[in-house]
Amino acid sequence: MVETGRRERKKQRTHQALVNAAMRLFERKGFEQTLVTEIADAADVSERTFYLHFPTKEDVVIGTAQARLDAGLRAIAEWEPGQTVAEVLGRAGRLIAEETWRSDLPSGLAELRVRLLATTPSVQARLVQRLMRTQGELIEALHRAAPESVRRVDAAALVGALLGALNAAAIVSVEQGDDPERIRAALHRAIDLALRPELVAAAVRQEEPAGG
Amino acid sequence: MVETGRRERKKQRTHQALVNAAMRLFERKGFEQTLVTEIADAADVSERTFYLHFPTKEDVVIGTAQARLDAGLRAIAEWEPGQTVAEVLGRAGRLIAEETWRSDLPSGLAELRVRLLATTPSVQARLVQRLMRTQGELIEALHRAAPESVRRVDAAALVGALLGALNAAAIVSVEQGDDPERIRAALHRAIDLALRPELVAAAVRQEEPAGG
DNA sequence: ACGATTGATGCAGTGACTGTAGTGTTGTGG
DNA sequence: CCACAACACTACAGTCACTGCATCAATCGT
Repeated sequence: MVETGRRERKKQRTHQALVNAAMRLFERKGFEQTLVTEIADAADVSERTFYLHFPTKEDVVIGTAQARLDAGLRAIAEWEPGQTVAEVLGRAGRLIAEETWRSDLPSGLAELRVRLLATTPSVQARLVQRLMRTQGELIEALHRAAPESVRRVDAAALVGALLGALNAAAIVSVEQGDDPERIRAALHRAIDLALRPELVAAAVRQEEPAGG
Repeated sequence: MVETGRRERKKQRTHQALVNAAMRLFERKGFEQTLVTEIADAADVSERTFYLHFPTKEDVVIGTAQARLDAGLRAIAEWEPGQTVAEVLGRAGRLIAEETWRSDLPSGLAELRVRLLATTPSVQARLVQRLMRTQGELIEALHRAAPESVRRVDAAALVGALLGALNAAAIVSVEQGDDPERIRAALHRAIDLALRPELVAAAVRQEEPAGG
């Protein structure tokens, strides 16, 4: 798994050069205004080479976000007897949130990356497109873990709710300009609300108009 | 709003011709294999005219799906004092589900349309991209209706959970080949699970291994 | 040393989508 | 009834993301 040859190192360097060049350009000119040709030029490789490293322009921004979700898969695969669905999904959600935390926020590119993710429609669309595959796997895993008590559509609703809540909360939190710690809190809060909305749902009512 | 002139009628006819031509081609050759030029040719208009009626090829499939979600907006705007968040969101969700039911399923194109929506990645991505806008509006509406008790990130988590659950359940149900009545049931079930997951979460555990 | 991989390249496409200038039909005010 | 404005539609040239293919050259296994 750890390729140590010179060939591999060169490849990694090219990859990193493309990421760096792309992000700098995205920051300076915006995502849509940046042409793939310009990214390749700035990284001093051919445009064709760009597509050896990334299937689409959007994937440069998405980066390793996909990998995080695979962590969630493992959580469900390790469902231990006696745990409720909420417990298992909660664990999966927290793994995803923490992994996002660890890999995205500390690095220098994190802020720009998250901002682009939250604000560029085509990047969002691409991320969701990839998310769909993982979501499907999560649903299957949950359903397979307890085929009799959790029907497939139920699994879909639960997993969809969890990921939908995480996604929406992350976007809103980022758009508000929250600092990393608040984003993290928002993600965990979203998990709680998605899996135990009675926390709010039962308690909160709209205030009676206070006459004025 | 009801334009009755001859000009307007011609326009509608062109629009319908494009939809019909497109759907027939999508069915015969598949979405990706169908060129916009072919759609335009089949409808006997120029390719440029196609883009006067649809911003993207994907939007032909999406059709009026967007309009349904606006019904949900109204439900939240009409939040009456004393109702819980769950009640309001539940009403919104049921409106969306019923509207989907009414506008999509009875028509002849419905089945193909839903199948394309559930199975074509680029169409999915485009739908979600549009959904994001409506989701943002729903979040704002919910937050504005009770700014003190429902913070923006909470509203995001709740709305995200609801739409995520509806989306995932719809896809899985369609992929299973469910008939319309089952899809409808899946949507309502998804609403219940998204807003009151304790229905399942508290009760369902993975069965203790039955000694094998 | 030598042949097999394989990362990078050049080039010629394809296909979705846009800008622009123009044409003909339809609605409208005098 | 006749300008005149509005607008659906058209023709055409262009942009840009992305792909297929043949080729080169550096690296790797033997």
